Amino acid sequence: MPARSVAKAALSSDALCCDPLTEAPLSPGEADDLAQVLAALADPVRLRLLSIVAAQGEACSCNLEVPLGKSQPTISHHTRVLSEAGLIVGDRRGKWIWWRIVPDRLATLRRLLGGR
Amino acid sequence: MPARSVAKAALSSDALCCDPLTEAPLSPGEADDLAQVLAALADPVRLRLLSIVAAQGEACSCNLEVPLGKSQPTISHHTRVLSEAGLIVGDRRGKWIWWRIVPDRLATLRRLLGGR
DNA sequence: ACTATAGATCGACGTCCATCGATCCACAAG
DNA sequence: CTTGTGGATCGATGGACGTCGATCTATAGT
Repeated sequence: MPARSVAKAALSSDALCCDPLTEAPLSPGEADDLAQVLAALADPVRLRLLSIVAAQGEACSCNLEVPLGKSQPTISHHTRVLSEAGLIVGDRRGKWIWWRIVPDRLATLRRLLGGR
Repeated sequence: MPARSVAKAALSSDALCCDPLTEAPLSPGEADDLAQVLAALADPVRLRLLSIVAAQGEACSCNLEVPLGKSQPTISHHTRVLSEAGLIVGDRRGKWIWWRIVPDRLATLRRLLGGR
């Protein structure tokens, strides 16, 4: 089985390339892009989802309902938001979709938050 | 003039002390605290406000209305959200309030976003 | 083909939030 | 004390979002 990816990219791939926000004023467009990714992170359920996936390296949607205490449509909604923000990617293997985090995305975020 | 601070702390001062979300699953409480700070950042106007303050080192509320294109009550609302999240602090000097960023807060945020 | 299960989509509901006009409070200069 | 200005608060409004039941699609096994 070829393990097809189900990742979706809603944000233009070349977004989030600007300087850290502590370096120079953000343009409205840059601020919109960054706010969209931060909004994907700014939810307790999605943060816990992300931390579970990261801690396990990989997690299946069906294994997230119980620890997060949310219904299946809600889990599907949150994985969708996170994947559209580029923070996680999913591989369908058989009936299951296995999610893992995108380290580069978090690194980009950390850079934009002003380090260095 | 003694330059009194107008900073407000809405989040308990010892919050955001947990491990990076890539290290271990977040507890619901930790996720709530982190989500609150991220929500403060997840707005285009507040991101631009923050970047302007950071770029200038210090900025007065009255100098933010024009570049941000928002009304005075809206600017006041956004500075309130950011200061309650601990991301900026304000000093009242005379009639004006001068805002500056809190580098430690951004550093904490970067740490929680998984980097080392 | 039939059945069972994982996940996505739809529709609705309730809540939260960004925004702004109007108003009130704080401070400083006459 | 009065006036003018910077900022905070209030109330209303419109839109965005989290949540879930119901339903639809996709895949696997029999």
